[in-house]
Amino acid sequence: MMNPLTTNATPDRIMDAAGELFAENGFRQTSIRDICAHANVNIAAVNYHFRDKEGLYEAILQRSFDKCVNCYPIVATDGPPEERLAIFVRMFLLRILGSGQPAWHGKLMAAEMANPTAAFSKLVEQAARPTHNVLLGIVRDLMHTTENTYQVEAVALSIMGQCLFYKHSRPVIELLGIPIPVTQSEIESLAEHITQFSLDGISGVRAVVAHA
Amino acid sequence: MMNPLTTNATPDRIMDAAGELFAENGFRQTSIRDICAHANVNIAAVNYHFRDKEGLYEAILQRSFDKCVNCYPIVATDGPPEERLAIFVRMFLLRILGSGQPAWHGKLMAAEMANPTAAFSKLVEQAARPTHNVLLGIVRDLMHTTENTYQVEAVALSIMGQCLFYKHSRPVIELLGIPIPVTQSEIESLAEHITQFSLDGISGVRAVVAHA
Amino acid sequence: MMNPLTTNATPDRIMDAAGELFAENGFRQTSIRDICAHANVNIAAVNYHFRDKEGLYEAILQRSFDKCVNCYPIVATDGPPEERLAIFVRMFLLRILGSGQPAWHGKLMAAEMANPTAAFSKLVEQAARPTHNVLLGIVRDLMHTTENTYQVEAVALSIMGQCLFYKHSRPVIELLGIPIPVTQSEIESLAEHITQFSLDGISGVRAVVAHA
Amino acid sequence: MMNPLTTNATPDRIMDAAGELFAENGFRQTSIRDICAHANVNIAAVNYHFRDKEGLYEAILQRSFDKCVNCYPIVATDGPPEERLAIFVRMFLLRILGSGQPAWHGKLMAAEMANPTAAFSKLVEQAARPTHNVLLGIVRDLMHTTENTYQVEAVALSIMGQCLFYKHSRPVIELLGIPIPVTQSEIESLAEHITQFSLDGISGVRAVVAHA
DNA sequence: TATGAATGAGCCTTCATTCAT
DNA sequence: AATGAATGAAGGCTCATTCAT
Repeated sequence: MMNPLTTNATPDRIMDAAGELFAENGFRQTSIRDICAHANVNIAAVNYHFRDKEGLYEAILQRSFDKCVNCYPIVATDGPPEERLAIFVRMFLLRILGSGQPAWHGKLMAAEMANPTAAFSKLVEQAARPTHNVLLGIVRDLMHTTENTYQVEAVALSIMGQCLFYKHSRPVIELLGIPIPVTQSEIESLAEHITQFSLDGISGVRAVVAHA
Repeated sequence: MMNPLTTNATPDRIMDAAGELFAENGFRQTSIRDICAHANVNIAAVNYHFRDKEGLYEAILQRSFDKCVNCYPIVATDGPPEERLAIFVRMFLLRILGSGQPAWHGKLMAAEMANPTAAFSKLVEQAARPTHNVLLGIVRDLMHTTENTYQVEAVALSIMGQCLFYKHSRPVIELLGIPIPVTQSEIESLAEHITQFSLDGISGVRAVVAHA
Repeated sequence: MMNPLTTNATPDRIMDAAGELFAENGFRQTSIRDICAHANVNIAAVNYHFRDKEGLYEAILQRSFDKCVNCYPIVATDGPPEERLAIFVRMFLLRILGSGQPAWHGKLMAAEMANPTAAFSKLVEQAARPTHNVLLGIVRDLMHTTENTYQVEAVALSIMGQCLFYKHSRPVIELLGIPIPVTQSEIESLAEHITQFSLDGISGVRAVVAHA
Repeated sequence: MMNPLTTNATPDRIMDAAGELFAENGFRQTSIRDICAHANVNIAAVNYHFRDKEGLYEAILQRSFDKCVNCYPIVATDGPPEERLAIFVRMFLLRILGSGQPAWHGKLMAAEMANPTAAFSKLVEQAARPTHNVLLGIVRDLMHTTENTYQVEAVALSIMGQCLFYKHSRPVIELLGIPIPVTQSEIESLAEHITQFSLDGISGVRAVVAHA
């Protein structure tokens, strides 16, 4: 668990241990004592390096976000919107389901989405809004409009919902006996499904709009 | 001190107060003292009536589920699958977004989905699986198949994902400035969108399947 | 130390133990653990009965004051001012040096006078100001004036200073090898000295004032 | 980082900051972290330069005493005792109320007098006893005796009490709305009052003694 | 000489829970 | 059936101090 080549500085060891425990048991359930025991550091180290239990949480959240944003950038690109949607969905799924980040990241995010802390609101602005805006641009192009109409937003949420469902409701999905995609190819299969499903869904909505 | 004619019995008062507080602050964050203070009962009442803080939680979860299941029943029906899907989506959205249940139910469920307790697993079997099976049946009919293929399940999850997104990610959606449907008509508008989007999505997927 | 006839309720046992420890070691130096160990009660009892460590402190201060005020009332009386001063000094010394209250009361008050807490300010209004006003009245009569002139106030403080010195500077006085009055008769001897010294001091000041 | 020409050396900066904080918040209340932050030095500097938090406290106490003793020397002098008393009172008040030393010195001393530390006992021998002996000599001469009788000691304490009251009970005096002398002339006015009051007080006591 | 990361003891407080009434 | 005083474990946090650098 610890890379023998690099000494893994104390703050990093704390963040690694804490992230896992926070995700497993929740913020309150997890005690600083536990974290320090797992990280093999003194109990005062958290307060020294992060000032607070909450400070530690914020640091973990931020680092987690930074990693995933850097790893799977989602930016506005050129090209036909159908292709851009495919890329978007693929990147987004890799970002939230891929192995590029610790396994506990998902649970942490799901918990935050359901019950966001102050620390999270900042991250929404940093990451969620830009991502959402990129998606809105793609959907607008697909629907041949330049405005964020109710339809555009509803479609964007439909797409996001399909993706995030696997992350937020993972425990329930597993309880229902459905396997969660984890490997690169499984995730890409899912991306293809959601892309296709959504492109067709949009074509129907567009038709309705055209009628109206 | 307690008027037996007009006020709820002690256990009900406790459950009402606790449900709200659990949803607002989380299970751990909420103390028995707080609950009893809000319910205007003795501090020992929770342990007396529910054996445990956890026992109280289970009771609340169960009661909440019972209410919503009775209020918006989701059962297999006859008729063309397109129509059955429309009914399903409408009922499901009303169930999770409607005002028929305390406002805090959603947060509670979202938290449970992200991090299920033992109490929740039972409820999944009781409620989530039957609901999922009804949806699978509709999707199978829409896709002209009798088996729960990968496609069928993926489509079902795409539909569920669209619906539950509004519940699970409500705080983030609101942070993005998008209004959450709350009135009956708003919810029905959303149901129409999701139904239409999904029906068109399915038609595309079906076409692809037919090709393969 | 504990009256075997009365069971000494928990809060009283805590206050007795805490008063002693606070006076001995100071507020901060004294830990709730110590207090509870000495009082033979659970560590949570302080928070249960007094909400706070500070709440306990306030309660002790208040009770201590109440006791001494009731025991040695200082009120405006009739009679020749010389006699009234004698009574005042005697009562005041008995109040602060007498055995009517726990031995630690003095240290507590001395510490408060040098570094008053918020709780103390209230007590000053409750007890110190009335006492001071009674003394001012006596001094005014002795000096044949009806106003609180600078001289009147200076004389009043001279009298108070002589009395309180034995309380505030007790440790230093003892370090100098001078015995502190403790018995009733010792205290009354001191009261006679201070009364006589002050009456003569006043006569001189009055003479000066008359000249001016 | 540190200009050796204009700024105090590290130990001095620490003592200055610590003295103020100790007086303001008390010894325990003040943390080494706070002191070092105010003194702009490393957190380990206190332990490095003074071995201990307590070592720092002793150093501050000693330095403070040295300064005040050098500034307002109190030594046995020649001349009529009435005049010597006037000088004594004036010097003593300037010593404890004057601006020749940091404002926090008074609080520190008052706290020590109420609850002396080991460090303080030494200072009593160094400073308090000589001062007291000088005063005893003056009072003996005023009372025409060569022995430290009970009366002599009582009178000496009466004089000291009047002076120290302004220092020890300063917060209470201020709470009562009475201004504390601070300027040179205010202090000298007070000195005149105490001197006059005490001289007249002594004359009465002497008369009583002569009678007995 | 001086630093600052790291330590571990101890602080006050809150918690769910129990038990005599 | 219901109370509330009392319990003891555990919580987050701050502290003075040390030690490798």
